[in-house]
Amino acid sequence: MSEQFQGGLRLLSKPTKLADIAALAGVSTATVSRALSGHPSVSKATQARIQALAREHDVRPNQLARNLRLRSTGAIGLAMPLGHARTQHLTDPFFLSLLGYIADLLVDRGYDVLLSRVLPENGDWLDRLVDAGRVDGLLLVGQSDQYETIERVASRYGPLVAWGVHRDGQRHLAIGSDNVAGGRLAAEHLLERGRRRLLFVGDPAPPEFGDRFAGFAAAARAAGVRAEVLATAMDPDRVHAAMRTRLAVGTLPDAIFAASDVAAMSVLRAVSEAGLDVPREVAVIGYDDVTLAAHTSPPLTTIRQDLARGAALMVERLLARVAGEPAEHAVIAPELVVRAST
Amino acid sequence: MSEQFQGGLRLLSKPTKLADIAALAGVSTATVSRALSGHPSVSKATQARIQALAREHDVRPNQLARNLRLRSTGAIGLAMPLGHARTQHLTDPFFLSLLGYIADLLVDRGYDVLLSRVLPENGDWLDRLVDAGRVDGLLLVGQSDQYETIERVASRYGPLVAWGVHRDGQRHLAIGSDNVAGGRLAAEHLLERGRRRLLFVGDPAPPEFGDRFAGFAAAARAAGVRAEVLATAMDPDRVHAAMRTRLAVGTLPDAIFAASDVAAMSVLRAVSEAGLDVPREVAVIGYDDVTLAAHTSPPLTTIRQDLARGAALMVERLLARVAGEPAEHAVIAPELVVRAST
DNA sequence: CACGTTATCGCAATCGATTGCAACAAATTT
DNA sequence: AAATTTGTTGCAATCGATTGCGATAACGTG
Repeated sequence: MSEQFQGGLRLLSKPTKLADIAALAGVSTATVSRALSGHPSVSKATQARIQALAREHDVRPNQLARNLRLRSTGAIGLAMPLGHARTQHLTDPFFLSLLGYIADLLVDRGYDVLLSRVLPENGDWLDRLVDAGRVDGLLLVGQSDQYETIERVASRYGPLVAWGVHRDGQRHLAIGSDNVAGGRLAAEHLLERGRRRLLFVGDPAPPEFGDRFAGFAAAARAAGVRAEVLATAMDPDRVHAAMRTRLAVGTLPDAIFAASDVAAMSVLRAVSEAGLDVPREVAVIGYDDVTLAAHTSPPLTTIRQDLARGAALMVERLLARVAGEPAEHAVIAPELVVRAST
Repeated sequence: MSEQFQGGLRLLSKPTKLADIAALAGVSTATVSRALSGHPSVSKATQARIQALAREHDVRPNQLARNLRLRSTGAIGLAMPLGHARTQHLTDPFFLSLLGYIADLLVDRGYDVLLSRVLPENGDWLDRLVDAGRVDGLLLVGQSDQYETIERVASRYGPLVAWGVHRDGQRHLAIGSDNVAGGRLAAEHLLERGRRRLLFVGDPAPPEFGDRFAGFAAAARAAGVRAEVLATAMDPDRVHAAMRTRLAVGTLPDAIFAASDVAAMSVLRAVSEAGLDVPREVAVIGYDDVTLAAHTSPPLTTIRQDLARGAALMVERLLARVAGEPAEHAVIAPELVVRAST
């Protein structure tokens, strides 16, 4: 480490810490610290000398010690509760993109990002994350089925922001899109195209998807048509299987609203395997507007959630909370993106 | 924080650290530390009492202080150098899946994951990551165009593992798949299907893609046919545009090998837009076998890279290096997955 | 020449947890 | 009853960087 020759300057091993540089330069650790941070009270000459030494030996202040002293970690936790998808890995491009945007923004602002993919096995997971003291704040990418846990922890821990829905009386700060409005957009677009036999495909249990269906069904009802629902788990294989079964029996829908773009891809496949033409015989619309949506065949009409904006809002409000300022929830408006599948 | 009433036990504010619990329990901090870690030298009675107190007040040892004292961080850095894709966000499902697998494995082993998406603006980025002392080891998801930098840093820093190619004489430890073999598999499969007008689509500059094309071309040559190359940047729009242009002129290929599955999706779209049937008129094969590959229409034949295994190898070898043990590079064999697009 | 300024720099406390060693009490042995 | 062992606990140093305050030297001024 940094044992040095009895009073001499010859280090027995590589210098790694500020004290080593201090010994080399013949000054105190305090001076080295100040020199590296550009403190004005250390002379230009020593400042340059010390910085050169530090650079030469690849010595940088240890962040752990620094953060301990400064009582701040410089890191934000980014967690992804996977409650209703225990067996599934994080593969949904929507969440991954959101995660990427968030990571970008945080890094830009000088924060480190501590990633924890969480399988909530007991109600303890969030407390552990919060109390470990490794992060200045916590971002939750999705609420999953952990609404209660999040509510409980949020009541005692401020710097916590989740992506997801906001209900009346909710204590935790959530940023999300208006899924009811999104579902309505989808229905209105299909109705405008003259479609009348509407089918919703997806899992209506999670609140986001439930809202999408609610908006969809409400708009349909307003137009005097009924929206059928094909309930299925959201992983591609299950969606595909459910869709194939559905297409084999009963009257064919002439428009399908998939709860997510990934689900829509499975729908597209099942539909084309059934020999049906998209969009002539069946229109398909997705949700999210992930990057790949523009590159399916045919390109997918979808309801866009502005992830860049969502991520920016999450980061902005979280950092406000970290700084002790108040911050409220926000809703971003969904937007219809028309492509060739409708 | 933890100021307490002059000699009394009434805390003025919430207890947050072990010393606070110590004051509450009327013991020393040392005893609290030992009690929480289940050290045998503290009596069962006090141990239970202290644990109850800590649980009741949501107090857990501060990880920063703990790690500083223990000279280990309990965290692994996970960085994604984006050299030849400066403007692009991390959206490639291949890298994201790899990232997900790695994060899972590390969390399972009790490590935290410190995520840094890096835009290498100067040769300094990797040194900073290494010398900040926040992580016990570093995982690089992709080498991008930073081969030289990685080589340099690896020569002085052991616990560093990258996903990517291994060249003779390479100093840094890399795990990757045999891209030459993968390219060969693709060509052989297409030739077996009777295809003769082979086209490679993608950017042959990055070493992985270059190898894929090399294997592809070699196998074609061995069969007496020539493999054409359509060089293009890898983002979906550029691939789509390049493909559309290519299909408009010259002789049509009867088989297309895309450098990645994501690129293959754009190829599929361009081909179907040109009114060509897949696979009757044009066969399409991708590379990676990302989750979505099974759900394109038609489902994509592809060369599978076993990411779960790749991630496991990366983590295993990194942790060996962290523990000071030697570890060598590894190559995983690609595998042909036949679906409906060929 | 005495005294006040100013520019540099070091001392030592601090952040919070861990742990070797010593201190002490209780229990056991002689 | 004295000596020894066993079982618990506290003291204090340590990890490495930061920073308020005081010390020192160099400088200028009357």
